[in-house]
Amino acid sequence: MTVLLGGAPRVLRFTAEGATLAVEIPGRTSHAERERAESIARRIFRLEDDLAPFYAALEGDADLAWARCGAGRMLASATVFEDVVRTICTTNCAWSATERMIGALVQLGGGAFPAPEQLAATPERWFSEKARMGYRGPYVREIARRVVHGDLDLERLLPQHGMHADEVEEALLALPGVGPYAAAHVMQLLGYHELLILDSWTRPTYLRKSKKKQAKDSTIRRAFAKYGRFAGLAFWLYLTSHWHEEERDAGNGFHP
DNA sequence: CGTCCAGGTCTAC
DNA sequence: GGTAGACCTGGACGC
Repeated sequence: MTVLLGGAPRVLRFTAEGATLAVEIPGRTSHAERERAESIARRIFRLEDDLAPFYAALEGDADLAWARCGAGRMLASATVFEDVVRTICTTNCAWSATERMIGALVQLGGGAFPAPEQLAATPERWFSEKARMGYRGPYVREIARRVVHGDLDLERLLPQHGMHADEVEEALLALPGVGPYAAAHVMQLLGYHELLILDSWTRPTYLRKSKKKQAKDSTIRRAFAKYGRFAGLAFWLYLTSHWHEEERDAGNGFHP
């Protein structure tokens, strides 16, 4: 994948050998850039996220015991800013529109997702006319401007900074264009796994999987409350279990 | 052609 | 605190 390293788009190649993840960067790199690349890899693959307590709780779980092989490490972006903007681009539109908007953003960034500085400096016209982001454009641009201006530090929301989940949620909900769905989605990527991602895809998928005719959000939440601070992740794995069927059949999971 | 709505959010009651 | 309408866009659908 391509990310910004020292302000320039650089290709990172990831390869896994057993339990080791290697990062390859074609071309010359400085020590600082290699450090940053490792930091990005840790963030993307969410290596700091300790799922052991979650897996322990899944022992004997009829629906989710399969996930103990190492499932649930959702792929994140290089920065929280990128996760927030991408998530806003999933709201109230078809998936094809999301791909188009993010494709335009990445093109603007020269192959990498653009930094807040670049988005803040890009005229509103570009968001509406080129990226076709509609009313989302001003939201994204405003968030970028706040980051650049210094009164918004999204990277501070990473779990390593020790903020309480409630504070993180409050900070996300305060962003223009971020509501309950987007906040829950970004929090999953950050490693706060309690909130359920409830939207027009997860709701019907839950009904189909659980063979229910209907279920209010509060009912769904109650059904997953037993997973405690991992309720949201349990919900997500329940909905996506069929994505993992090949790995399960192959039985090639590992136990971290 | 018009209407609806898709991996929602905001504002105004 | 809960709900109605508006909101960009574009693909799917009915007429």
